[in-house]
Amino acid sequence: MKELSARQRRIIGFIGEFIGDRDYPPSIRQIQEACKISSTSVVDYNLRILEKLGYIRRDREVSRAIELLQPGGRRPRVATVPIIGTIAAGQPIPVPTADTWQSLDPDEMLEVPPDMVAGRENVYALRVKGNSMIDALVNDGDVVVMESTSAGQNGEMVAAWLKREQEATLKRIYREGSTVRLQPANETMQPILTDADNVEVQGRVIGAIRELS
Amino acid sequence: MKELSARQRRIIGFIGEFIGDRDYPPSIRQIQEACKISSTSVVDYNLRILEKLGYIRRDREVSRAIELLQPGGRRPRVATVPIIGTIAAGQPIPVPTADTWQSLDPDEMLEVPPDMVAGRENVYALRVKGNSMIDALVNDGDVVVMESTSAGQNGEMVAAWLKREQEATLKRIYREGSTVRLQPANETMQPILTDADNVEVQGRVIGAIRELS
DNA sequence: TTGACAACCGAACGGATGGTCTCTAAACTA
DNA sequence: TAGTTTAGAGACCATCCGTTCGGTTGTCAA
Repeated sequence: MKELSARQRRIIGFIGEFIGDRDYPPSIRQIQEACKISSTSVVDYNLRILEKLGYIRRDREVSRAIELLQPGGRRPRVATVPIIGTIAAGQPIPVPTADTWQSLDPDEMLEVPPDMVAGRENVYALRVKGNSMIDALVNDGDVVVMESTSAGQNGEMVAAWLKREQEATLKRIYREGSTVRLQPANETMQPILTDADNVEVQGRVIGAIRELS
Repeated sequence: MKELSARQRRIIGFIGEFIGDRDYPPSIRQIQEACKISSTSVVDYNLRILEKLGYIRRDREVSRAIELLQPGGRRPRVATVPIIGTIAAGQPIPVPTADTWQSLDPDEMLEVPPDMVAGRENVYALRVKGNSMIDALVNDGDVVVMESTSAGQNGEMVAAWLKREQEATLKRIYREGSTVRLQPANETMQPILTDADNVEVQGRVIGAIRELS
């Protein structure tokens, strides 16, 4: 695949910026002016190249008919996930119900990178309280994104409830016969070994997001 | 608030459908044809009403300059930041240039929660390599979102380059006279004390995102 | 009956816009 | 060295497109 010239990168950048700003694509002459090109024919020339390379799609003879494509094919969709509660060490992990699912108070919604959600369903988020989960590399105020499941494959990061200890924790899970090994993300720290009956998997962790002021 | 006429509802529906399909707004004549209106002036007449009622926004004298507004006011905005490189312990931290800024290879773009970016400019992202930054609660494969700055207020999490040690690190920064204290996010770990000349702040960390398979 | 008004229609104006043609100049190639 | 390709410049044109203007129809109240 050929490289893009500086001018072509500039054009794509401007189109994206323009659409982001005004919600409709720029005309050829607006591109010309913004990118300091002296002629519309040069813009047309470069747009043809960009179209051939799959960066944009054009409808001929139609004004402003420039569509910005993600060469991967995917349109940048927003994935919005509800934050249905908090997760803390000594507190049961909230599981999503039809009820919590419906309450979409916009303050409690979180937009996450779309590929984090991918094709999954039943994705929700929990805000982390306290710093008891520092061995999972999440701290007070972070948000963990979860997929609802009670299974949990070996090696996956899960939210688990330890019945005897009455404690919630985020660990990688490994089933070893009748016992379960819960391995912290920070590999310098020690795993927990307990029997399978004591562990209730409440969901699979598919991501974490930290926002600093 | 007045009710919309059937024709106006039809127009709005068509505009939405058109944009969803082609990613740019229709012209007045396309609306006319699709909604079986006999004159462009009628379309203009109705668009003016829709604009006054706040359903759309138009730029005058510009073709296809129709922006569909969500009557609620909130637009589900996506904030997209470029991943311009990697950050690792023994490797200089990439700083954004006009060049890296323009190259928006979509494979290297990341969508983040919009309020993370807020009003900031010059926001970029770095992929973390290696597990040397575990004391900042970020691990191999995580992505840190940065704001370009060379200042860094007391208490802020920054990406710093230690000149003597030739080492990159993520820490909270505290200036104490002529020395600088770099405090790990994990408060159980020890801070680094060094003199101010040895520290080069490369950017402010405004967020971190972890995606697990 | 009259007037006001909203909705609509048809045509035309003029600027905006995309496409194309010709010409240059530099880089590359045989 | 001559031919080819790539990138760009400037001018021109047919069409696209938003706007405007004059006119029509239907409704409703005075």
